[in-house]
Amino acid sequence: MFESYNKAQQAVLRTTLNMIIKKELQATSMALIAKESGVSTGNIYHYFKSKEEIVNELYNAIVSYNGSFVLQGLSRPGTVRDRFFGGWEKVVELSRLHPEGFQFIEQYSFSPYIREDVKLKAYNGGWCAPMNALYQDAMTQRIMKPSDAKLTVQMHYGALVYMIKGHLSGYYELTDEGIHGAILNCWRSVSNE
Amino acid sequence: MFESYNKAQQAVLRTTLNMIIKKELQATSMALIAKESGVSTGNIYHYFKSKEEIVNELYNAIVSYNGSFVLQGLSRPGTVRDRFFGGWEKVVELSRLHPEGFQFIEQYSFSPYIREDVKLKAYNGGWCAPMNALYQDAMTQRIMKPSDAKLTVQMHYGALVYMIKGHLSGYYELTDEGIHGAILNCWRSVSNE
Amino acid sequence: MFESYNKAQQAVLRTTLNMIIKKELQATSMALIAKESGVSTGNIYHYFKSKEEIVNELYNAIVSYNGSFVLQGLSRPGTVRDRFFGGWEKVVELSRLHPEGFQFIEQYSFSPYIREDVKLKAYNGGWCAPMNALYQDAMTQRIMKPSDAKLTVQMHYGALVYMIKGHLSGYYELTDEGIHGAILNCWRSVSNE
Amino acid sequence: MFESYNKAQQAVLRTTLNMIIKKELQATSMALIAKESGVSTGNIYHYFKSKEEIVNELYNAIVSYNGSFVLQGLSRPGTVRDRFFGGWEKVVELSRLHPEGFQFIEQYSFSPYIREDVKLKAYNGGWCAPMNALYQDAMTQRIMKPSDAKLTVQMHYGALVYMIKGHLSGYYELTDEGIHGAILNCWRSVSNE
DNA sequence: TATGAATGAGGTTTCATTCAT
DNA sequence: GATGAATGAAACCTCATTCAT
Repeated sequence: MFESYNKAQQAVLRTTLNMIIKKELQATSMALIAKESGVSTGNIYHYFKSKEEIVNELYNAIVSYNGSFVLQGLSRPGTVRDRFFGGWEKVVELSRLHPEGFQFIEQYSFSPYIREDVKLKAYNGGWCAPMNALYQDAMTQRIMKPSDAKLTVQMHYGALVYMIKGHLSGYYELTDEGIHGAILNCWRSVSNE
Repeated sequence: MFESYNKAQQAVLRTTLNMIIKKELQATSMALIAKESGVSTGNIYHYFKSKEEIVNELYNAIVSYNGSFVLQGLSRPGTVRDRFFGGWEKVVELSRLHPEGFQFIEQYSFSPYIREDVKLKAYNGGWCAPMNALYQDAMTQRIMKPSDAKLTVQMHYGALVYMIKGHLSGYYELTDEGIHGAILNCWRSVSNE
Repeated sequence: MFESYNKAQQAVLRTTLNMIIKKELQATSMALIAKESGVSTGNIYHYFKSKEEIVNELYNAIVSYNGSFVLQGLSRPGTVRDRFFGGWEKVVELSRLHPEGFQFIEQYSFSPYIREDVKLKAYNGGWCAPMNALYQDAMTQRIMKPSDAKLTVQMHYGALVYMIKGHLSGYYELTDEGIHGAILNCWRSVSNE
Repeated sequence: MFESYNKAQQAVLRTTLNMIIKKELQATSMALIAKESGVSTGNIYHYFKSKEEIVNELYNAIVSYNGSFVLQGLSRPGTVRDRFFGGWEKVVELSRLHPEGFQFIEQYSFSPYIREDVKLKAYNGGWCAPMNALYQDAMTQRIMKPSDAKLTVQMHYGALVYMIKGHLSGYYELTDEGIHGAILNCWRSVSNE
């Protein structure tokens, strides 16, 4: 997830992510990050300007990782429908492979702690833009019913996110068929098939 | 929103809510709350055991307020479909009347800062349980297709929440028809009509 | 020296002054000031915005105290010569009564650590302006030889300051006659007598 | 000013001098010195034992440079009066050619940060001792009125220093005649002419 | 020589909370 | 009830110095 960073940076980012998810930002002190990551405070500040920058960099790194991950599904060869399923399946897969990253993005994408420029870069560098493009194309080609593409993507994402959140909160179990059914539902609600 | 509290408590809760949304919990110190609310720190501690309790009480108060608000829609006389629309319309209306409350619940419903007992009480005291019951009944009566009621509610809520989040983030405008269309989509995806 | 401040502020200012003189600003940490003054760090920050403000306030307080002290001599009844001697005698007396204050002003009047606005206020609120006025008047009345008043005051002050510095450094002893002779020398170098 | 040092040492000393004058010792970190001077921290420690040693070496170098500079005036052929003028003129010239060096010595000659042995060496290696000797000789030869030679030198220096400080602070302009007049005043106040 | 990553003690400051009034 | 001065642990961050390369 943090391959482009050096060892110390990776340790810091990984540790910070885990601590924020487990204990919340407030309880995630620099002293603890240093201790858990094995990187001294001084050296942390050699690589990151401030605590805020660690968190923003974390956000950036995860969004970027998620972006390429989902893009694999979105660029799958085949029909629009195939790419649609490819994309959303990867989104759900992400939440199972990297639940901390998933939760982190959920918690901080609306937080004032993440700088606006980082959010903007995330929007463009993540999978959001390609997914929007897929919907827009499908609507132009009349494969999907005409509608606001961004709004529709947003709603489909919301439905899947809350499906996962409910699962992570222990409200119910999730099966592969359940997941497939959920994505299928999304497809049916917009496709002209 | 905080009618059941006295003046000082109301001022504290209202101030805390606004500050958390605008500046984030970390930057919301007791000294600032005291200054902004006009209630001295000493007196705040007369009414609240700790900072954590303020935030938990806030969560509790908002969930409870939201609960009765949405319940008005859910208990509307008429068919299951009427109550379905009544409920979700109120949910969306809430986000427009009280966006800070909406954002606060969104940000903190998965945060470890809110105690489990408060979350549990919220689940039962809010609109979640009645909404789940509506879906369950509808499925039993074959008005809705059989499925996991909780999961379905969760997904419909997610779809609407992200519709609103996208709007609040400035991705698109929201019209009354758009909102109605979104709820209608939810209905169609589950109803046997 | 710090009568206009409350007890805690007085303790902090007094402690800071002594520590800076004895150990130098770098070695004067807030923790040490707190410990020596008996005022907790938290409370120090209740009364002073920052460490820098303590030092600037200290500068301000001493200059102001010195100002009224020297003014007593400068406003002595009698001739211009009497007031001349009255003023400079008080300046020297200050350095013996409050050597720390004297040294502090010497060390910091040219330091970038003291803000420009504080220095400006000090110039106007201290004894410098009245002394300049005395010289200017004396020159206008032909009691002193015509010259740049400010420059002449500055040089007389320098001569006395270095006389004292040499003494404090242990180069020589200072007697009352020695001091009187030094001031007399200043007087003779400018007077028309 | 630092000819006897190698390139790296010169860069460090020069940078340190400028930074201390502009920003004050506290704000002059080794990291900044390294960055500004283009010498890495590791290499700085190759040439200097510690930060304290840099500053003490700086003090030493400037005093030594100033010493030879003023000595040129003091050893001028001619009468005692010629050497008197020669010496003080060089002192004033120094403050115009190297104002940072001048300010540095002023600020640190009474600071506990400079070690006593360095100050002692400075006293002997600088121009102070020769100037004292000139005064002492002149008094013995009855060219000057009898008095404490060290005290008199100290006061003359103080008068000139404050003349310059007032100028550097922007209180007034300094002309060549003004400077000459000031030194002449010093001469008249002690000579038997 | 020369570099700059790494260290960690210690610096300044904040902040939840208490307590005398 | 109400105030806000007082506390001190702990937060974030800096910095002189070391050390592997």
